[in-house]
Amino acid sequence: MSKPLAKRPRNLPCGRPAPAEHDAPKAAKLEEWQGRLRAYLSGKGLKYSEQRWKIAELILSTGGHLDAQGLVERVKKAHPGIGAATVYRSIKVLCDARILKESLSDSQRRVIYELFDDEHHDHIVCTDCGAIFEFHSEKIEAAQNAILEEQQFTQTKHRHVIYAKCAYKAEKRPSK
Amino acid sequence: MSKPLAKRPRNLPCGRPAPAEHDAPKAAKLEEWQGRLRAYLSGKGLKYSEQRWKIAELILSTGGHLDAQGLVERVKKAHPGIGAATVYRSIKVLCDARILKESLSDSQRRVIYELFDDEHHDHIVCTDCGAIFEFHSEKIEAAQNAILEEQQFTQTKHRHVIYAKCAYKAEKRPSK
DNA sequence: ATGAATGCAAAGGTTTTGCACCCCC
DNA sequence: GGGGGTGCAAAACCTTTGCATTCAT
Repeated sequence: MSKPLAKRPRNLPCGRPAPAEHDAPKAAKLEEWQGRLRAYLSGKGLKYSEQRWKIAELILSTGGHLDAQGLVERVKKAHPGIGAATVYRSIKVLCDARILKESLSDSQRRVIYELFDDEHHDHIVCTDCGAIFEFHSEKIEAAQNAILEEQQFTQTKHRHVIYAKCAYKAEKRPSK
Repeated sequence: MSKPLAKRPRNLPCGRPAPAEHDAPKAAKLEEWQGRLRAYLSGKGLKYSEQRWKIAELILSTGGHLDAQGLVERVKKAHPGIGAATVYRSIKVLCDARILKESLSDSQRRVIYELFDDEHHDHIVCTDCGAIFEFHSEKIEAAQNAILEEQQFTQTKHRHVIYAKCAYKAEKRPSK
């Protein structure tokens, strides 16, 4: 019915604000992504740059699920030379290059970006710890399509986010 | 399967940025809402004010589906004396009073508010004209719940937005 | 009267933009 | 060499906050 959720972050005391690291970055995959970036850029008459790749690499290494601001901070930490403006500009390029994609709005009302992958999935966000899980349901997709067809809409995309509490109960939220 | 969509805005040349007016404000209903507001306020030891009601009235008259900024602008136009801060503060009060509710993030990444109603529904946003339609599908709700149960999540709420083009084809988008 | 609400303006936070300089193709 | 890219700082935006004043109860 639904494909298994992404692995839950282990050892995550429910209460941490920004978990949801995916699998480790496969070194092999990295070249593939870099190739994709280079191809996109040259195809568009744009230029490859160290910065763009470093930013992409950082995103890839976290597995996605970052907001722009979070990315700016990580970049600043890892590569102090790179400015915030470049990060914002790169996000757009990486989205166009289909390396990143806009994903969901978190409860803090920010857009979250994640790795582009061709498989579609939706999200469950834990309202206790902020962890982001993925789900996919053919049943839901089918029902959606039926509605759209019935109403003569042409779907372009959708965003389906469920806010829920995960079973591993929050012991206590950090007082803030 | 799905309840009929809200009526489509009539005479809407697909291409206008901010349509989605609901049904006309029923004069009768207005009093009911005002009553609800007064009840909520006095119940909380808060005070009724002209401004709060004027803002609520404006929202009611549009049928919802407004973002904060849009509301500020409308208020400024209709009641130049009311400041933006008051609008923002009122939005919170009106949400607490269950007159308004936070609804969906539009493509411009802002939170949209709509009238509070007890029936749950989700949204279809036309990517051509920006019109917002509503839908509800028991099938989807059921599938959602099944997934959550299977994965031991406790749902709190969800946000399901489909971006699509409505059948009434855009003749032409305003050039910018 | 008295605590709450308002308006204004200032502060905050995030994202975009202008511009001089730099670098990839 | 040239057009795109980058960094920095300023500008834009949206939202929140502080404070003196006004208002509802």
